[in-house]
Amino acid sequence: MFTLDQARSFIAVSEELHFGRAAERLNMTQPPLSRQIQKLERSVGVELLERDNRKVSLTAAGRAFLAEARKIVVAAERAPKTAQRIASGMSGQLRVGFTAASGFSILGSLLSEIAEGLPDVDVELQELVTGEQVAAIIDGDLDLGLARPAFDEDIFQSHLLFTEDLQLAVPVGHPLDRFNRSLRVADLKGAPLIMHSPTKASYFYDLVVRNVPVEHGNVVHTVSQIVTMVALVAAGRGVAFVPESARMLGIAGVSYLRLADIEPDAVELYAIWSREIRNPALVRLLEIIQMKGQ
Amino acid sequence: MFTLDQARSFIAVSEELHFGRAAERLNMTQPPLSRQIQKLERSVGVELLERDNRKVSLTAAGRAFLAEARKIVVAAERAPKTAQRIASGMSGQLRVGFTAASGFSILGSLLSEIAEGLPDVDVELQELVTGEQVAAIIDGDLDLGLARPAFDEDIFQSHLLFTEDLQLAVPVGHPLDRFNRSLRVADLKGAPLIMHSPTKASYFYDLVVRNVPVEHGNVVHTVSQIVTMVALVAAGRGVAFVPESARMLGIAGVSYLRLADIEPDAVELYAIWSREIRNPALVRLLEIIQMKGQ
DNA sequence: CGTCATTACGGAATGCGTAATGATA
DNA sequence: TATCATTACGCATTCCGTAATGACG
Repeated sequence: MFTLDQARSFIAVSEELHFGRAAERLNMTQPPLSRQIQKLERSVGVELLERDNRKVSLTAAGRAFLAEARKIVVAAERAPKTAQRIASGMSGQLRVGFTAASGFSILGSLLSEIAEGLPDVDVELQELVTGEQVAAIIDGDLDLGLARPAFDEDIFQSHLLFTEDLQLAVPVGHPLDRFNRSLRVADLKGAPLIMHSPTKASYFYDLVVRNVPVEHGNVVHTVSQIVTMVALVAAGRGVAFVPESARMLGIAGVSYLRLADIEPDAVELYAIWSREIRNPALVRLLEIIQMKGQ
Repeated sequence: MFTLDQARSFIAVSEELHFGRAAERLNMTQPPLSRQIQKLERSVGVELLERDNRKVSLTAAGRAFLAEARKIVVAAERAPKTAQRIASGMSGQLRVGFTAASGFSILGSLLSEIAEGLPDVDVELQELVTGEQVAAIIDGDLDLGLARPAFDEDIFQSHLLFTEDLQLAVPVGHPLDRFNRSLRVADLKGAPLIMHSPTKASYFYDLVVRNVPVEHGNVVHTVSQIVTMVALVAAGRGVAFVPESARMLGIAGVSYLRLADIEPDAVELYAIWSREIRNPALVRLLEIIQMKGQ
């Protein structure tokens, strides 16, 4: 098999059609160049150049080989550059997981920041619940997650991206929607409640239970997705605790009410990633949005 | 710059994810393989493999470089093969010139023979008069010509491909078309004649003059292309001497008449090519249609 | 005889294989 | 301690540059 140096030598000779000038261009003397071309021809098994002892010309096979050799050399010169770009995080791929709810709040601006700061990085998005994101990051199938706490500090690094109020979603015109004073938890007494799944949506479940004295007899549905919840509220099945950004779902017939005695900014969204960062593009992203080391 | 051997080594290690097995596959021992990978990484300027001292894995940059390396190695393996195919004449390009008239006789079957015998050879066709073909072959712009004699024997080799009668084209219903006995040259006396250009169509001009006592006073047009000639005959402008294959032009309103005292097979078409053959595909073609050495 | 490409030859560099070392579970 | 990858070292090969040769106008 021939070498890349031989290919480069052949390209030079083919372009100069003169061993002396080609050698000069390659910063070498004629004899080794001549030998390299001979070796190349021997390894290809074909005469590529016609030496007239006065002038050099390409054979038909030589012309075809020249075109191939150019492609190979160009590819060989490009390969390290793309590797460097990826190693530096300037280009590459970033696999980002997000929960359905976060898709309506922070995801858009995060993608904008990536597009602006890392224009050559491709973002692959996957909608996953927090548990799936955690598993995917551990398996190396995901670089960054937008998820709800809490996370194993030994495995993950995280950064609080966004907080928002936990509000009460009620059907428009519901008695609670017409209160003339600010609403309190106690006012919900007896209202049919659409509740979060304690297993699949444990974060919201725990959050609600911590803030509200839930009467389990009032729970009419158990749901894992915020979107489903709001749809059920719109259908008049009951009321539900959802993050304020659920407004952005744009589902009609639902009012979002603040409760005075629920701690504000109770709903947290974190960016999480593995402590063992393998993707340089992620390093760059963390630098850009200054999440590093937090 | 890295070498193709390093690229191959890297591919093997990337696929095996184990230096020992990769070395075995490459028919070498681990240490030199390890060194080659190190050199590769140094020349690329990036860590391509992550050595865990227990297992080997690819970095993001390594994955990208692997894809590039595969392309390069595949191209490097293919390049000699294509060069060999072209050198052997099995593939490549054949530039064939033909006169307008020959396009209606032998060209089709010649192209069929090329397509059958040399399926990977591309044929580039150019319609050129004999003189242009001769010049193009000398300049190296044409490999084979289908032309009229005579040719410089020092420069060209030639092979008689096809002969046909020189016939008289007359408008349908013309008095000569209604002769009840076989036509002779003398019967043309006084008929308006469409004649070949003595410069641009000297072969036909000389052929006609040699066979027919042309009365120059009867020449109503001087034309260089057979097609033009037949069109003028169809338009009733006169009669003309054309090769029999002009029938294949399919121009309506023209009869083609044999003249008893014109030598049969007077019109010759030759394949011509340079004595200095540079295109291996031409050698193959000459072998196939057994024109070589004639 | 001048121009180029090719062979001849000596020294430097590169690369392999065996052996030794290091690092990790 | 077993498993891999890496460094150490000696030997063979490769490759460059200078010098000599050859071919052709």
